[in-house]
Formats: sequence, C-alpha cells, structure tokens
Amino acid sequence: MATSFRSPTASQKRLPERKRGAGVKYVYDTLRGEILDLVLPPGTPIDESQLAERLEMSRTPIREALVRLAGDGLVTTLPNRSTVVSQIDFMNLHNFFDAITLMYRVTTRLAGENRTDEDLEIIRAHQAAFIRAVEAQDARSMLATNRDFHAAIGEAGRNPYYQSVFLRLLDEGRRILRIYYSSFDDRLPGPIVQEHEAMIEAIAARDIDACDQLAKAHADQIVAQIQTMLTRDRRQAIAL
Amino acid sequence: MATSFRSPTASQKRLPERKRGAGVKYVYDTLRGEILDLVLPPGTPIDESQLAERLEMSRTPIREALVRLAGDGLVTTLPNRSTVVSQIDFMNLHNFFDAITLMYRVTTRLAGENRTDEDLEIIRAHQAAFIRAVEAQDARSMLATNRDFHAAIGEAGRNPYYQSVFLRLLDEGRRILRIYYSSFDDRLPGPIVQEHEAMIEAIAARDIDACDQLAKAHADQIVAQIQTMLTRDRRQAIAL
DNA sequence: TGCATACTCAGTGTCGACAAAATTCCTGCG
DNA sequence: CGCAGGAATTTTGTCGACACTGAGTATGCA
Repeated sequence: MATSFRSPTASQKRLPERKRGAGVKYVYDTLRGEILDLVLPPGTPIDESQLAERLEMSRTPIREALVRLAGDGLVTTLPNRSTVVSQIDFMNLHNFFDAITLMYRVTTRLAGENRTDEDLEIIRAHQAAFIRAVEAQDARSMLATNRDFHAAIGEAGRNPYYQSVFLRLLDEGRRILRIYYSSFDDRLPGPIVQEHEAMIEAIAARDIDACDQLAKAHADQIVAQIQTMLTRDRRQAIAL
Repeated sequence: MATSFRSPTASQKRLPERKRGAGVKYVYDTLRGEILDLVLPPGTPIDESQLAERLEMSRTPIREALVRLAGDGLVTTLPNRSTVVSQIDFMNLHNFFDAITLMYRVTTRLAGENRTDEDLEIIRAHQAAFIRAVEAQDARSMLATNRDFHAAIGEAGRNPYYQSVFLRLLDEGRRILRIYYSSFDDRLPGPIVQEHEAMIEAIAARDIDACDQLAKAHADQIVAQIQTMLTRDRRQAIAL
C-alpha cells in the first residue's frame, strides 16, 4: 500500500499539484512538529530518500528543509552520514534554565514597554487557546499553545535578536516538557494559567517591574517543575 | 576570460579536485566574509548561476550555503525571486544596542565563572591578533579579530544558547562598524584595546562583578562610538 | 577461534536538465 | 507620446541520475 494515490494512467507527464516553494515549508513544518512532539525522539536518524518517498517529492526540497532545521539546532548533520534529531543535553540543563529565565524576563519587560493593543489581543487569544487545551487535557496542544503564548509576548517586545533565541529556547523547552507530560500523563500544569493571566495584566498595564517579577517567578516555577520531574524519574530522562 | 583554468583536454570525464562536502563550506565562508566586510553591501542581489560559474561548482551547494546564510539572517530570500544581502535596520538600532549590551555582560560574566586556563590562552591569542591589526591600521582585520575576541569569551562562557545570539550580534556589529571604519579611514579604535585587557584580567581573576561592569562599559563605549558616527554622517548611513 | 582485510551496499553530496514564476522588453492601440 | 497587453528572457525551484563515503558483512589467515 501507499505506493501512490494518484491515478496511474493520468500521470503521463507530470502534475505539480502543489505550489512552487510550498514543498520545503511543508517538510520543514512537518518535521519540526514531529521533533517537538517527540514523535521523532532525539537520536532518530532521518533518511532523505525514505522521507522523499513518504512525502512524495524529490530529495532536493527535503535536503533544504533539513538544512534549515539544522540551523535551528533541531537536527544534527553528520557529514557523509545520516542526519539525526538533535539530542537534549541533560547534563547541561542549567544552561537552558539560565538562558530561558533571562529571556522570559527580557521579552516580558519589552512587551510591557512596546506592546500595542493589537499585540494584546493576539496574546489573549493564545492564552484562550492554552486554556482550552488545558481543559481538554491535551498535553500536545498545551505545550504548543504555551509556546505560542510566550512567542507572542516576544513578538510584542519587538526585538528580533532576543526573539530568535527565545523561539529556540521555547522549542527546546517544548521538547523537554514533552517528556514531563508523557510521563505524568496530561495532568494539570500547576499554576501556569494564573501566572499567564497575571503576566497579561502586567503587560496591559505597562508595569515593567511587575512584568520582570512575574516572568522570573514563571520561569522559576517551570524550572522547578522540570527539576522535580528529573529527580523523580531520572531513568527515563537519561534513557532519552 | 575566466571561462576555465582547467586543461580543456584532460577533463574527459570529471575531476572532483575538491573534497566531498567542502564545497558548501567554501561558498558559505566566502559569502559570509564578503557580506561582513561589506564587499557585498546590503541589498546586493545574489545570482545563483553567476556564483556557480565563479566558484566553479553546480548550483546545488550554492543554494545550500544560501539557505544557511538565510538562517543566520545575513541574506534574505525572496520566494521565486533573487536572494539579497540583508539590510541593516538603522531605524531600529536601539534593538541591536540593547541586545548586544546585555549579551556582552552575560557572556563576560559567564566566562569569568566557567573559563578554563585554555580558554584564557585562546582569548589572549585573539587579543594579540587584534593588537597586531590595530598596529597595522588594517580596519578589516581589526573588525574580524575584535569579533573573534568576544566570540572566544562567549565560548568560554559555555552556554550555546547565549552564544548563538551573541555570534549573530557580533556579526551584525561587524557590518555596522565596517561603515564606521570605511568613513573614518582606519583610525585608532578609541580605548578598545585597554578595555579588552581589563576584561581579560577580570576573567582571569574570576571577578564576576568586574566582568559585568567592564562589559557594560565596553558596550556603552562602542554604542556611543556608533551613535557619534551616525549623527556626524547620517546621509551615508541612510543611503545604506 | 580471533583478527585483519576486502567486498558489498545503503545513503549522502553533487551534477545537469527541465519547468514554473517573475522581470523585461517589445508591440500595438489610444 | 504614453500605456496596456503579451512574448521573450532571466532566474529560481524541483527532479532524476550518478559518484563517493562510510558502515556492515564476508572472507582469509594465523
């Protein structure tokens, strides 16, 4: 099965069937989603030919997507060998904690300074989506919407340099938290919802000090959650 | 001219002449250097076929290098159109100043915490190279070695997340400063050399507070230099 | 039986060619 | 003379093919 869904007779010459340039984006988005949701766990080798066959396109757009993912740090290219999903460096998680705490603070502060009313609407929409995911107890959706919520705050901060690291950290955090939620099975994510609400209020009120304080508390809370998870179930974490 | 330097008769089949996988790196390094030195000014369109001809390889490795450069933010890809060297956003330089000041501080602090003796040797070697460039009044080399000096400090900090932004900021700073040095013609770069020496001392002594203070002073000084340049010669800056 | 060497093969890196999209140039009309 | 429409050209995006690399396997020798 899955050899071809196309009509075997009608494809006499070639049917583009898909817009020029959309192929790369599709591969990129698909792989990125599967990596962040741990459908492709760290260390998984990615075979270009196999992917090309599965997604029904040539290896060229596949390779371009992989190069972009390598730029994001989500995959690692071993020269003349396969490219693999990047490992999560559990030995140096403190680097991650340190950086994401600082970036939470910086981006939330900047959002308090530079946000427009439109930014606020977008942020609130993401928070609403996050709440829906929490109520539905859908871990995958929770992680994705939580990431989008903070990414929107970063956007409102209007500093592309900070935003580039921040997005990278949020993606890495999504992978790390995915381990947590897969081992504790879609439970309520602590006081995250209320913390988000407080952050929105502070950003709306342009209260920079409150933004900083709330962001730090939020970061500390998440870091504490992850550390608790790691000490409770160290074996699984190390296995990955 | 420049059609081919190879023997026209001997190339009956094909001569690799170059290691597998080295092509992409060569294109990437070459273009990156030319972009950072403003040999390719912002807005310059990059023609794949032309580059392929000049560097004597197919378009495939050229395209891969361009995708990587786009990931670094050095070029901008316009879908179905040419890719161009990224513009410098002079209207929002405060974002750059804000971010690089913070990253100078963070990386120098971390270097003070985590540096090894080997790190210190590498940093001192880069500082020596920088001094040589200053004495030779070679602006291009000054900018490159200054960038490498701070990059080495970032490496000693041992936090890849910070390092990824920091490198990006240093590269952008190299482009911005290149305008400065091209308009003021290779003059002495203010008190940068002494500031570097003081930073090395603080890192060697593991004096975190001094690291932070010196990094902030260094950043402020460079920001002030750039701002002075911009107010003196606004036309040239805006022209770019 | 253990180890070094040669062979096989799956998989990447590069190439040349074709097709789609966009720009440019030309032509005809007002 | 200016402008709209269309043809020609330029340039990018995608494809299939092939050579080279490294890993796994088999083979021969001690």
